[in-house]
Amino acid sequence: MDDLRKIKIAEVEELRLKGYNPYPYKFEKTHSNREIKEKYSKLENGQTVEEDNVNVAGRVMTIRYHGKSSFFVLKDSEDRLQIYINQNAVGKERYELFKEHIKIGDFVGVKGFPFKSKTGEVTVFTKDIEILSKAIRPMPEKWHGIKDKEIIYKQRYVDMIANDASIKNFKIRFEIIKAIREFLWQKGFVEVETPVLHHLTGGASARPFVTHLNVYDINMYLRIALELYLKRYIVGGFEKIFEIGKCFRNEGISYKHNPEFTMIEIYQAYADYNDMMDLTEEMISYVVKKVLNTEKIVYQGVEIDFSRPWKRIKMRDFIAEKLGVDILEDPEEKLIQVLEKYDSVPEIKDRGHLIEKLWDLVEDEIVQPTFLMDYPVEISPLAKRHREDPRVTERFEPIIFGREIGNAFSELNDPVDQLQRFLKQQELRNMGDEEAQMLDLDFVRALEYGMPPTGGLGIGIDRIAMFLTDSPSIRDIIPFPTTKPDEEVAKEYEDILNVNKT
RNA sequence: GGGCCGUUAGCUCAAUAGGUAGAGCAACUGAUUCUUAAUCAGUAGGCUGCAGGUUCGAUUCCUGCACGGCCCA
Repeated sequence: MDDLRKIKIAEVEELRLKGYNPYPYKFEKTHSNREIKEKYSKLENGQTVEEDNVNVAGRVMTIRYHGKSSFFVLKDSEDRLQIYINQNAVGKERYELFKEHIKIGDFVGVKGFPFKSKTGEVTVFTKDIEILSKAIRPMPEKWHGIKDKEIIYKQRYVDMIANDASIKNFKIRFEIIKAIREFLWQKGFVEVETPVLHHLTGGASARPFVTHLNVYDINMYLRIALELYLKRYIVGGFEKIFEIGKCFRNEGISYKHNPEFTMIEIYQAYADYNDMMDLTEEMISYVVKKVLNTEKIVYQGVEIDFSRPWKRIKMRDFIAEKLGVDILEDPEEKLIQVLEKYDSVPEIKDRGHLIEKLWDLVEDEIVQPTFLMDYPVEISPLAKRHREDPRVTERFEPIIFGREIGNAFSELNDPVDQLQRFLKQQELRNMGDEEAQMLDLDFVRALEYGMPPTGGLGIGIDRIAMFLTDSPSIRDIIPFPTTKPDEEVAKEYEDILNVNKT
């Protein structure tokens, strides 16, 4: 155990002996820091409002001592507020308490009245002060904050204490989710829930996490997508539904990928993928405007304009334009030739995988919000065949800054075709493609009871949050990203753990 | 999985053609009743990520490992 902690723990005991509770139960907070700042912003410099009693509370961030008077700064969930305290006003006993035992990092409650300092800062004049919680760890550096990524990700609470920008990013994230809910509720969608534990995974191409259900002694998977259960709702009679929830993919971690991430999926009966394109651009531009009060953002130095309408282009046309190859008509040998030039021939060389690789070569060239339409049937096992060309499906992905932010189709509701598609996926699995989808016979059976024509849409919430916060890494907008376990923390408590053993 | 970079005080960072580690903030002791990165004087704080190697001597050079970051698959 480290010395500073020992001293602080001793101080906590000392406070108790002196009759103060270092961890009291409650404080009657009447105003947030922001409310104080807004309400009293128009005071003249030096003007006081002694008749207004305000109770504020928060964490002490800095203290500026001046002998028998001091200024300090309280941080609450919204803002920072300056507090003034002097011995004449609070009495010697309270001022001694402040000077000796209220330190940076502690939570305090202040009762007083507002005034504006000579230099023009809205400040609360302390009439009474109490400790609300003693911190026994040193706070990070007050000016530079925390820069060590390991601390930032593994001890996010420290990052949030020190770096106001992190809190701001998380607030934007949660406002995005709130705006999506608002939008969909206004449109008459019902928010539903589906299981996280699945007997089979489906709805996406990804490796799942495996877990064990003791009571049935069976392995189960954490969901990789919401899709197949949401469609069961549509079979059952729901017409407009959505779910926002965590999905889990047991794959690499990168600036774009976290093993658990947040998806929204939306299903609308009697709609097709054209309707879903309209819904997507309407919803996303609504959210961007609601959260940032503009439709144009700058992401990593590039301006992105979310205003409607978004561009709509066919995958076949786009790849033909960029690579001079027709993904539907040209023989597979020609596709391979092109891929060889870029040294990215896939292991499994069927047309679907070849096309996917070709697309990977050019996706960076789409920057502004664009719907890339009509994916080949081989790589779209849950999408309905195109009404004009059965080699492709009525599927699109919204692309922004070269990244897929979602996936949508006219949902496949022909149970016989669906079973065939699943069997194709089985073949791929047998060929070693661990990401191919599992055969979900109960889902086929559900479709056999009849699912109305349906448009479906999934969007990665994390990716949207990255754009709206200008974050280069997904870890910057996931409050507690997946990390390796923190071995250091056990070392910090080694003494105590060893003492308890003996 | 491969390549490159990093790891020094609680935090943010210095340093050395190999010669026993410094600053600011935080902490501690004083001074200071309108400051705001307050100021001034002083004190304390380090197995330089871990384990080996080379050397009279390693924080510095070499190897391996751990953790992190960036790029690639």
